[in-house]
Amino acid sequence: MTVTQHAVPELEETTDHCASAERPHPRPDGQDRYTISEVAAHTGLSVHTLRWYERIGLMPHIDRSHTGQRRYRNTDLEWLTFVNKLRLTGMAVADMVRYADLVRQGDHTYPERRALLAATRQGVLRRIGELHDALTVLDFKIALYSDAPKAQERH
Amino acid sequence: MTVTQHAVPELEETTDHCASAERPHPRPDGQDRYTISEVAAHTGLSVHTLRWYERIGLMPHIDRSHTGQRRYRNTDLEWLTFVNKLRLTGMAVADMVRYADLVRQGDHTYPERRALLAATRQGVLRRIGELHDALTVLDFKIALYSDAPKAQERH
DNA sequence: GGCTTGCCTGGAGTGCACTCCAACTCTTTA
DNA sequence: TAAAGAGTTGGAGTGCACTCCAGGCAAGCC
Repeated sequence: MTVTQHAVPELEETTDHCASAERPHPRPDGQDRYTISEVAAHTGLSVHTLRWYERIGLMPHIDRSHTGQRRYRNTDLEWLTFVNKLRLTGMAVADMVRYADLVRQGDHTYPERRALLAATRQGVLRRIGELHDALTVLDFKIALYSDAPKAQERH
Repeated sequence: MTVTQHAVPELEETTDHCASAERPHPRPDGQDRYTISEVAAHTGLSVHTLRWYERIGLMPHIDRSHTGQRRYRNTDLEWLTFVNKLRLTGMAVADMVRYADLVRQGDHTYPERRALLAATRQGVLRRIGELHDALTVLDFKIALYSDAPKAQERH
């Protein structure tokens, strides 16, 4: 449960200027120039986190508008979706940066990328095992508390 | 932490220096007076963490030797084993402290303990789902890197 | 022109879960 | 008797992954 949370997706500006940016969902290639807050709404990451990801090298180069504002593309959205999956696996951010580096370096890094993902996969399997294990204990305890509310036991 | 030691001079010295501290495994009740480093070896937690757990109220009262050193019992080992399981579920330490509190308060807290564990259980199930999800993506990517080492794709 | 909104930056701050430190006591071994 | 080794404490430090802040810029609206 330590996966962090952030804000609610809530409906932001249903009040005034309704015809404005009310679309966290992808647009077809060619019209895909999302502001940072659109991307935040779409990915569930905060704008802080998006900028931080860029700073630490977890993002490819992001286009800018003529005033210097970020304009994300569909490929950036896809990358972030994948990053989110990696995050869910519990992969350390440093490892994700390493992976992003490998992607930047080109196709000859396929084996190393594959190895990185395979190691992550192993970790996920181990974690699932641990969780199943913990689940058994939880079920046992819960049954104790449910079935014998007056029984004598310790914790 | 001003509880200090009282009573319980008992037979502690029988287990102190007889066998060198090379026994991370439980002994029968009655001879169960483990030093902190024995408990660390048994549980996989560091001695720092064991003392910290005590400070924050995650442990019941731990007996002391006549010189003020901790002497853990089998029940303490069992509790730590359970705590480790809760840790594996991803439960926050603050919640574990809350649970420990409920245990201290007595049997009338059964319903709340049960609720806490049930919520944790839900979290574990959700987490397992996420991990399975991530596994699918990982397998897809790994297959890409394995089967088509020269294929044209992005990340 | 003034106000609001959204975005920009580098750097500082936060919360969690440890992890370590200095200075001490006590016991055992050389 | 001296040194080593394991334990004690309160408090400070660490690493991670964000999260926020101050100060500023650009655009839209009344």
